[in-house]
Amino acid sequence: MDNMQGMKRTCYCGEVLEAGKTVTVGGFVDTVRDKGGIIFIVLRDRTGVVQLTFDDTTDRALFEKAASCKSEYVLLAKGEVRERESKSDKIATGHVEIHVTELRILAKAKTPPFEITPQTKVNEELRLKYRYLDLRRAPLQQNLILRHKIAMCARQYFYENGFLEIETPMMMKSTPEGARDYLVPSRVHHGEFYALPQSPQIYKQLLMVAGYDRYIQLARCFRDEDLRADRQPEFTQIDLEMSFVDVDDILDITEGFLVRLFRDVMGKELKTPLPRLTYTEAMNRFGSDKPDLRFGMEITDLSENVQASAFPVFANALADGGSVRCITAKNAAQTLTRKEIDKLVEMVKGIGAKGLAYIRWVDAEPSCSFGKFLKEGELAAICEKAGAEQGDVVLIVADKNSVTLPVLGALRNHLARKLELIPKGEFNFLWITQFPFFEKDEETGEWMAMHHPFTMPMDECLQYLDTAPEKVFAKAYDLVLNGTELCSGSMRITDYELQQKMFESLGLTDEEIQAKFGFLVEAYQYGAPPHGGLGIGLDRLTMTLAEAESLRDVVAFPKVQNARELMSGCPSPVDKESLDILGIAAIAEDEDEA
RNA sequence: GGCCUGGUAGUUCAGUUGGUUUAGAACGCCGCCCUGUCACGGCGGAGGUCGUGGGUUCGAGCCCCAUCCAGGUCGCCA
Repeated sequence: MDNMQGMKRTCYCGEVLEAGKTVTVGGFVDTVRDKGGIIFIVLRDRTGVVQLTFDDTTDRALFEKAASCKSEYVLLAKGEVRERESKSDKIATGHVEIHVTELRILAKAKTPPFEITPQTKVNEELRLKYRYLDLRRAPLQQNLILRHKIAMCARQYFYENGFLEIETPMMMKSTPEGARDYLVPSRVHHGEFYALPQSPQIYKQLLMVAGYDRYIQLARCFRDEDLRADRQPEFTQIDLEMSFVDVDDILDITEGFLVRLFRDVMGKELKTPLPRLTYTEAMNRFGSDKPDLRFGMEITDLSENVQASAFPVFANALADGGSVRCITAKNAAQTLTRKEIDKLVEMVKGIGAKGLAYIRWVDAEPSCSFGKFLKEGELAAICEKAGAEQGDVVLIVADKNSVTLPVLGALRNHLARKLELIPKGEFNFLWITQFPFFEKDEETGEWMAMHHPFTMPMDECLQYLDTAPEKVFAKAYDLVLNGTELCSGSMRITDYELQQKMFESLGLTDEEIQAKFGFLVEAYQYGAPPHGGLGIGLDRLTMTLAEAESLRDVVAFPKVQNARELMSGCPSPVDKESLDILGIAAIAEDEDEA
């Protein structure tokens, strides 16, 4: 094995573009093509690849050394950059090669468990186990580099706009509401625990009370909940909070960041102001509080058109105060066969609907799953309202609004994928505003806060706090990009008495308030400027901009569905002594179930 | 926790209603050959407790049960 003594890397592989210079590059062996009398080695680093060449003018010992190189060996190679005899237009450095005069093998490598190529079909489980090898692949490197650029752009933009970056604690008081906390035991205080932050929410509000006025942090957050493709147990937020502002100020400065981000990082112009929809409007039109606006297929309310319908499903839904709504899939009649529609029926049943009525208009006359219940002209009226023509499929859900809307929303997303309605390379942002303040727990019938309890109700809704919870909307807003919730924020309550009242209407007793938020409530009695903020999910933002399928593609060392990290295998048991120090009892072998 | 999908050489997959006792292919790997390759090419070779444990059967990669692992999704994510 060689060392680097007397040799220094002068440039990255991807930077070798100009013939005539002598350069030294370092990297991993991508491929070796040994033709017998001439050897080509493709060397890879994070910037790209370059071809090293050894031929009959090469020193014999050096030639033998090149012949001994295998995949993933780490090399340092010095030589003259030459124009190639036969060029390749597939790679950036395809017109040049390095005619090597000095070669160091800095490390040998075992044959990797999978081929390290840009496009791979290899099982993700294996790739995650050898994450450091998977991360050598260009697409992942590009994603992490993109992530870095986004983070850098965020810092620059917010610094320039007067924000201070302030770190908040990673070990904090557990407030057992909402998501489950990760708990951290304490050696000095047996039986007591810190919690890892689900977000820096409370601390950043206290920073406003403390007068720091504009705060930003790239904050790590932790939630002990089940994972999804777009959800990791630890994630990063571009977290900010501002004083002496109202909702519009926060949306404006965030839009400014996005404009800057798109210009500097994506090389695209982003038109502002971004569209804004109220929660109610978004639900009614798209069945989702995070609608994907890259395609249409909006929801139509058919309730008025089927009021006198003899179809019991419709009649019952309306009688229960629900609605009959539909989406119309244009030109989908060929794709959505009976069999395919049956699959859709199964799908919607899986998410809470009782069924799915449909109109499939293939031939001159539409055929309809509930045709026998229809009166003269009823079908035509429904089709007209739904905007359906020959070749289309209308999918109808009749139920409570809390079922029809989300089900159609899910169906809308599903169909857009299936019918390939989603254009590539488009970024459709929108704000969702005026979220309901409370939501009703279906089981208990109690009103629960939809957001954290510090969220400010809209000024004109304050009068309904005691009398009509359903009429109270919050100064809360989400930023949605291509159907992904990117960020969430709100104005905070700064008035002590109002805060007290909010806690009460959420059913918290004085003792509970004191135990959970006593320090915060007290802080607000010492004078707090109006303030609000939001947190932008850096992982999700990167994922969407990279057009990646999963957060795992934009996180260096992600966790899998059961929150395990496959490379190190954590979490892992610790020995009894470690537990004793922390005052924690070991779980008995047969107590796993408990 | 529920539901769905998957698990066969190092990797990606094929494997017929259960039926040649040597479970195939491609890529990768190993050896030899090749002076312009770039998905290099040619010749040869090694490599498998078919996720694991039971069961049914004369016979199981294939059927049944359990279990583990991974993915998706619902619950959950104030």
